[in-house]
Amino acid sequence: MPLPVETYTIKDIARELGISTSTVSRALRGSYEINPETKRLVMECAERLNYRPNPIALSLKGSASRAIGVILPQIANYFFSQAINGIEAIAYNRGYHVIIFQSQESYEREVANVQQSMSRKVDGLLMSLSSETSDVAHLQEVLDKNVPLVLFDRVSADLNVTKVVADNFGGAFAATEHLIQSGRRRIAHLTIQPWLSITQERLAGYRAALEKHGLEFDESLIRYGTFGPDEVGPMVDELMRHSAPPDAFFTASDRLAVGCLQALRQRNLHIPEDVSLIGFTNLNVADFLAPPLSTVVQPATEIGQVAAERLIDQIERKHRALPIETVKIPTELIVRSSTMTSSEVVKL
Amino acid sequence: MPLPVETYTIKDIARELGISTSTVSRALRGSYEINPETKRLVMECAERLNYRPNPIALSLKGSASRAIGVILPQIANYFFSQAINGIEAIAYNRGYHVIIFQSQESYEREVANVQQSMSRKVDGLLMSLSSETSDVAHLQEVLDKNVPLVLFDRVSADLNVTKVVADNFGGAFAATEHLIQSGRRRIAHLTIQPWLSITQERLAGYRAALEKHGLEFDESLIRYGTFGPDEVGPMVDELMRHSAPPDAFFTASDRLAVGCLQALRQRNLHIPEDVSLIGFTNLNVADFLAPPLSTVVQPATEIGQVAAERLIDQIERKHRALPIETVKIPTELIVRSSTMTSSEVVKL
DNA sequence: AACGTTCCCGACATCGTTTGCGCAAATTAT
DNA sequence: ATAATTTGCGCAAACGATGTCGGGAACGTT
Repeated sequence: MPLPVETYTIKDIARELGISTSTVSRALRGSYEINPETKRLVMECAERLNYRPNPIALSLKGSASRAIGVILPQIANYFFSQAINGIEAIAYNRGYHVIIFQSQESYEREVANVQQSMSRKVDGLLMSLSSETSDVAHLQEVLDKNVPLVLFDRVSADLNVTKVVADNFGGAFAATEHLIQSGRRRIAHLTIQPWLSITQERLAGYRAALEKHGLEFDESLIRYGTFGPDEVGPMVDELMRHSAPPDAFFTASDRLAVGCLQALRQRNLHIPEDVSLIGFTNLNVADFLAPPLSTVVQPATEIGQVAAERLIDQIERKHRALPIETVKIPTELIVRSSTMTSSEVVKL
Repeated sequence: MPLPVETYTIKDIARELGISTSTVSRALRGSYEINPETKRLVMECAERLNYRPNPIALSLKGSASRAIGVILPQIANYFFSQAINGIEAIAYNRGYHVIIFQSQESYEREVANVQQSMSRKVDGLLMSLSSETSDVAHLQEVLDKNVPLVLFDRVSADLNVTKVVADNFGGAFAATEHLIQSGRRRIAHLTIQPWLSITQERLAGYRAALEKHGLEFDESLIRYGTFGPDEVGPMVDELMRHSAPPDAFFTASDRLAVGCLQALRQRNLHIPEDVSLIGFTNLNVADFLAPPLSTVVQPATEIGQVAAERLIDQIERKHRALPIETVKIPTELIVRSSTMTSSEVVKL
């Protein structure tokens, strides 16, 4: 069954049948004011010609494109690629196409992506902010155009929209408390840009756990940054030169967890004998690392699914405004060898 | 600097300046038949209104969209996400937007993605075939429409287009030879769908290495499939029950490598004492696994870059046909602990 | 003074589709 | 039988931009 090469338009059908394009258009969308017999003819002809409406023309007319745009920092990241899978699953089910853009953590490219998706007339936008983004005027613009917008993971407090996030506070609290309960007292926290909501929430969870257990919050154990491959090592050195060096590392991302693991090993710091290590990560190989890495798992797929559901709900019920809320998805603490106590290590 | 909410059109500029839309259009594209002074006025007004041409309207007119479509099996895969980064880097440099679609290894969805990108009027298409794809009529259609197409990684022999692939034969040959030279004799090969070009090339490389070293090719050591998380274990069991069980595993993908590692550990088979393990993978954490995993690294980023370059070359020199060729990018064998010889293990 | 050029610019059609309006024929109501 | 509806369909405008014409004004040429 060879696919036809030509692309037929509504005009071709009209010419073929000797009727007007308006009639064809209406017949195709099942308008009540078209003779059933005519409808049948049109349908049959469209089928025969393998007619497909031109979405570009539809978009020009301003109607729905049944496509949603997804803009996120980077795809080469387990959290985000799993989130995309969640998004696609829902979107596909509900008859939407997904168009993915990467901001590459650049504000400039994020703005360009927003413009691009607006002008390509997506029906709604799903976004996770780049780490450079602090001004959200480009998103306010989206809202002003009445295009539904849902933020996930990296969200902004300045925007009154539906947001879907992991329970960052709870996850950070659990991780920190676990480290404390396994005997650690000087817990370093390696995290990303301080202005991001997830950073603040995780820091708050970390701090709350310290306070609950009567430990001092020491700003000098916190490090912010966009850690490239070669930046983690120097930072670890710096921390270990501290007069009271850390006995545990709590990292805020996939990349940081692996970077930290690598840096610690290169420096001959044994995990967990010398220092504990726990990450906020979605690495599916965490269990196979040496040592197996304790993690706070974010339900990436679920976050994507929920975000997509909320967005499509908004798109389809555009008239009556849906309530705006922030959905918090629970995280899960998985304890592996990288945070064992010294006594547990000895037992092995 | 708040971004303007309104989207202005060429008409708005025309009205503002009291001239016709045609003049505005021509002024904007610098036509020689427009008074420099008028041009200046138009430019200034466009700047002031932050005018952006509507790509939808441009697409309807049939002009270039400066967007390229990328269709690949799945993003949650190191190889593909790195390839995308390579593609984006080049595309961005040369002024193109990238629109990503996932086929999720489904033929049906691949066809839908192709149609979607055609009707969204991308200037060219970059593809890696889904594992279900054997019929390529939908791509022939793309070619017939004169839309430039470049295939990468998962390519089809039935299509006369530019292809960019890793040196799969060479990589598989090197991996297999390395296993043989480290004393292995019964090398199992876990690979993906047999009809894919990459599968065949890797199998051929494997086979050639066996022959070179006078080892028998044993079909019963080969396993094909789309291995889900729970399928690798049973397959390993089956192989190990063999009258002459394998002493090494050579896997053809990221997922297989990790799945195999997991299965072997669960079965208490020590690597590399009991069996060697080497993967065809792009895992950036391969070095931190237990044991560190020997791999054949495919230059994913480079493959993406080269593919994007070829595609854009084709798009921009559409008139004179560019030569069609298959570009082969070298792979690299990285030897780590998972393929050490027994004597090497003892030394530690 | 009458003609041909050149320079700028506007009217209009076009891409594929939807939609408001109107009009004729067929049907129903009076 | 005539008037009032209903039915079925076509015309034309619109979406935003481009491109083909062609026309008016200001020149220069005989």
